[in-house]
Amino acid sequence: MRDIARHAGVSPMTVSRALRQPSKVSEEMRRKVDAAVREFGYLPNRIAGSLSSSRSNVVGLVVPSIRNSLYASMIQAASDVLRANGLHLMIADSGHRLEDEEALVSAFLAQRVCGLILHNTVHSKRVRKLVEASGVPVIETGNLPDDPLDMAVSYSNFDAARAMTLHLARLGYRRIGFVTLPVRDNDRSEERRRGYFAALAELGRPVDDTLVLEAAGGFSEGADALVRLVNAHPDLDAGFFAGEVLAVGALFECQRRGWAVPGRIAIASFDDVDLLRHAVPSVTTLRIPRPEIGRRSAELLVRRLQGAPAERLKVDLGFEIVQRESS
Amino acid sequence: MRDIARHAGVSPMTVSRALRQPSKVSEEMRRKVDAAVREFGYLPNRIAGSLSSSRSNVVGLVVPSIRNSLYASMIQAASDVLRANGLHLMIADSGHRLEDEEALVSAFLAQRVCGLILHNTVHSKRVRKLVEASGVPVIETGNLPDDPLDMAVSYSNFDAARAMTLHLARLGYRRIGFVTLPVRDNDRSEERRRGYFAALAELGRPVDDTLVLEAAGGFSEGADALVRLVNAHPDLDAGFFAGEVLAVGALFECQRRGWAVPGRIAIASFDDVDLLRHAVPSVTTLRIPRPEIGRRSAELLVRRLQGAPAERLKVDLGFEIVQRESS
DNA sequence: CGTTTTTCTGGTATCGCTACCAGCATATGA
DNA sequence: TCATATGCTGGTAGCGATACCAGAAAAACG
Repeated sequence: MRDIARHAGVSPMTVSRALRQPSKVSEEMRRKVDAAVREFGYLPNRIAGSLSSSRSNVVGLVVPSIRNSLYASMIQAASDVLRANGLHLMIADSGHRLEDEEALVSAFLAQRVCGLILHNTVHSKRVRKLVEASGVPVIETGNLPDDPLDMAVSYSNFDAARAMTLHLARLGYRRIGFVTLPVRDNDRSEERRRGYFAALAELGRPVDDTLVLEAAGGFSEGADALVRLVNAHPDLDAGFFAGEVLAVGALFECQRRGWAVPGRIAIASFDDVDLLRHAVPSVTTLRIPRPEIGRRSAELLVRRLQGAPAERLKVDLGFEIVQRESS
Repeated sequence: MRDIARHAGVSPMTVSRALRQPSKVSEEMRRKVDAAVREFGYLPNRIAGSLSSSRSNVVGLVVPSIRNSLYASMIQAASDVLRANGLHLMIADSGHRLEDEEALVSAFLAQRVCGLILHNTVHSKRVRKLVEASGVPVIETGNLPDDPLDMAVSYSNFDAARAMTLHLARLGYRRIGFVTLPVRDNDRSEERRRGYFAALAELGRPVDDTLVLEAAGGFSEGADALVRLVNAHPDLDAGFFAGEVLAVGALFECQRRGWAVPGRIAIASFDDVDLLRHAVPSVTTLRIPRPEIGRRSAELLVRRLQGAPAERLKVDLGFEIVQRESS
């Protein structure tokens, strides 16, 4: 920058201003600076800028798994909004492990991110302390926490699972099995299971633990779970899966076995991915507004960075039942 | 850090050393520093550290689309390796636009990343200049460029598409259609198409442009393309799709229309995602070593950052044909 | 035992930028 | 007309760490 200033015949301060707040600088200076910048291909050092102004333009994001396409659509939307506001995204995955989340949060804070998005609402004590001490705005997402760290943008896993179960009952299904994703350290899975049970209770149906199976997320796990459920309960007429991969795995298994869907058994899923819409038969599911969650999260962060007052808030973006051929 | 030093009764320098190279500091000092650090919950400011040492621990990654799960498995693998080496990942997507890539690369360089991974091998002139001027190690991936910027880790799209086409021919298919992804500004798609044509030429078959359709990546685009190909060529007995979503979309369309796969028409795809393995019928495809690409890219970067000499290199990680039920 | 080497610690000077204040010109008001 | 406001520009002093060098203390050596 020193060089640019010398070659433009102005002071370094003027260069800095010309680049960041062109309006504060006269037309002539701006021209001279721009010319010098172009001539030397100067790239301002944002590290120095951040240090000096103690303001960074990087947002940290922790998701349970980068591989999962559900997070991808949220990440994409958040990324777009942030980029439009001159911010960048640092992404890491916790592998669903609380201790990894802790390490990542502290690394991000050491990196002096200007905001955090955590796709998780259950945190270790140290995470809560670190975040609080840092004063950095934080978004939690993926579930609606009772006691948010700062801001939360999500939908209710409980409500969604409950609504789908009631929906299946309303369609006339009498024996509905539920396949959950692993619930350890995962309040989202736990809430979904609770929602399912709550619906059964409301319907006055017996709560039968053997109607629920836990499965890791994978096509064969879904297939396997369905088969086990049907074997245990020959009268099972609907399967509700907590993840779209499980559901499609089950659907494929039905095709292999020649079980009519929904004639022999109905299938319902969580999350509205393209695959479910195009599968044969198309699959009934819950539309979770992933992109909106990403967008809204980013917007709230941006607003806060622009000086909006810090206030704890929970934004519930809801969900929608998408009734399709499979039920 | 000043505070920590005061409270530990040592100089700031000693604190810095105790944290970064504990071996260079006496047992006693280390204990005092650690105690103070824990007491105050001190997090070193990496921004300041980076500025001072002109060394950062952030790697920039540009993919065409964050949403695409293919990139996700590569990102995950890269992220794991980098994290194990104390590096972080800053991710952005170019939306397949060269001008966006340019903006991102310059933003990353301004951020003083210590390395770059670009999932793309066609760059604007300014990108080449910026990267060269910065001296930052770069990995290009997604294709094997003729003239790599620095290091390239990939497979050959040309070879892969050619091999699959030959494979289908060897299985006895006489009229093989090809559905390509958009080729504009995308050398990967272009290479795949070239590979398909090269195979046909080798087989002594007429090169018929009407056997090739371009489709945006989506289930319905795949379905639509297949139908159009079959309508134009009633004798079409195999469809080779440049993307797994296209292939599955086509497969679903066959199910809807009652076309036996592979009896009426065979289907082959690019990339070995779980979906293709579990679909009914399972889909013949090309296994591209995405995780290996991510891992290897990260390893090369790390090695370079540890002082390995800069040398241009191209690593071809190959591919594999996975023959399944659909062909 | 003196001297050289090794190990450890602390001071000082940046790293490249921005905040903040001071100064000068020009515009605005009475 | 002078006084006050306004707009631009430049100087100085950090931001919070590390690099580098210089001592002091301890260890190793002949």
